[in-house]
Amino acid sequence: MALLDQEGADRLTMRRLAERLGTGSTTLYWHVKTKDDVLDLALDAIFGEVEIPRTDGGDWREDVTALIRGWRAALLDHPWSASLLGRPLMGPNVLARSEFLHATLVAAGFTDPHLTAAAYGLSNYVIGSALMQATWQNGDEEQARRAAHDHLRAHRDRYPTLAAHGPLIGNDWDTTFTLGLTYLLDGMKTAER
Amino acid sequence: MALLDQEGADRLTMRRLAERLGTGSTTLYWHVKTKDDVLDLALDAIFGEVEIPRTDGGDWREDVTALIRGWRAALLDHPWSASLLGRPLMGPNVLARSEFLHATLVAAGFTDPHLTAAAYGLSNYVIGSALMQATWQNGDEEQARRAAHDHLRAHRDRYPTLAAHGPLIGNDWDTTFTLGLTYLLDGMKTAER
DNA sequence: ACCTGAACACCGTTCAAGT
DNA sequence: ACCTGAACACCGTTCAAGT
Repeated sequence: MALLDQEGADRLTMRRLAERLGTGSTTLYWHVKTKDDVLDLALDAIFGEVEIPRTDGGDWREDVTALIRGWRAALLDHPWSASLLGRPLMGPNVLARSEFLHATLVAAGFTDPHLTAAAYGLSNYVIGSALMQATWQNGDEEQARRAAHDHLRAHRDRYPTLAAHGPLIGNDWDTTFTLGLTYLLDGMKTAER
Repeated sequence: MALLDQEGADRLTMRRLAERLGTGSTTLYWHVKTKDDVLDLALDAIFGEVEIPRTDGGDWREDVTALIRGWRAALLDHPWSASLLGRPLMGPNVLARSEFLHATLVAAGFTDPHLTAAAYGLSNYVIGSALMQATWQNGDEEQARRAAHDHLRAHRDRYPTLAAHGPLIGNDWDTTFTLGLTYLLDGMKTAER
């Protein structure tokens, strides 16, 4: 995790990881099967940082919101996670939080197909959002953002709306995320039992 | 694209690509700056397959739905795209469709911050959904899905809700996606001018 | 039970040299 | 303007051998 946080996913190498641990790279293969296993472990560790709301049997919407916000915060705290989200999330930490999400929705009266749609909708939204923000917000991408900005302005004839109201320009990621989550939850209300 | 479609992102190599084109790998660097450029070009090409709705000035919701569905279909047609979505999408095809999305929302009366939130919300949702589905649905992941299924059943004490109603089990991806999109659009109605 | 070194089969990319 | 070959600095992973 330290290596990933400091240098990003590209620079995580079995050799570099081993060096940081004071061994040879081949030693790692006694403890781990492949590099993918290392990435799966690191990714699941992120979700361990997400606090599971202590539900007082109260508002399901409040509980779900807290979980999803924590989920997002954890992903953004470790931006390298964005490039790894395209793999099955099956670690104990992910599953525990996924269980909470499903249980909360069930308790709120959701039944299939709305149960599945709500759970997936929330997960997909938070993953997509974290992916998008991590892509554009992070350090080395500062220049990419500026270049994108300039590119839109330069071709404002082709992309008038994007150049004018376009994203990336004065985007407040937090309120954008919150509003989108509100839409989703408002829309789900209809499906609530 | 042919190479990616047939063998996936992992197996796209400058050497293998060159072989397919009947040249040496180093020749490619005359036409392209880095491998990342190749991936960016391939990814943008996907979006070129998405038809931009011919808006008759009618229902914005209908137009947006058509675009997002096309977006999703294109991504799922090329599942290797899932692992590449964590990079800036700035090709002409993406931008043209993004411009349409924003313009449609503006015409519908959306203003900031709702305009940005709606556009991002829709994009993030479709990207997250395609990522999730491609992760679980695809060929070689058949066994991963079965293993995940078995794992949940085996630990049904820890994950009772997931084991019972859990995803991956009898999930109809299309209706799950459609329902989630409905929630989002319903929720956005409030923000409409 | 755990660690090591040598080795294999690859990578992306550069660069001088060719036509 | 475009292509080639040799070369550099890496990769993930295996496996016999050590302690």
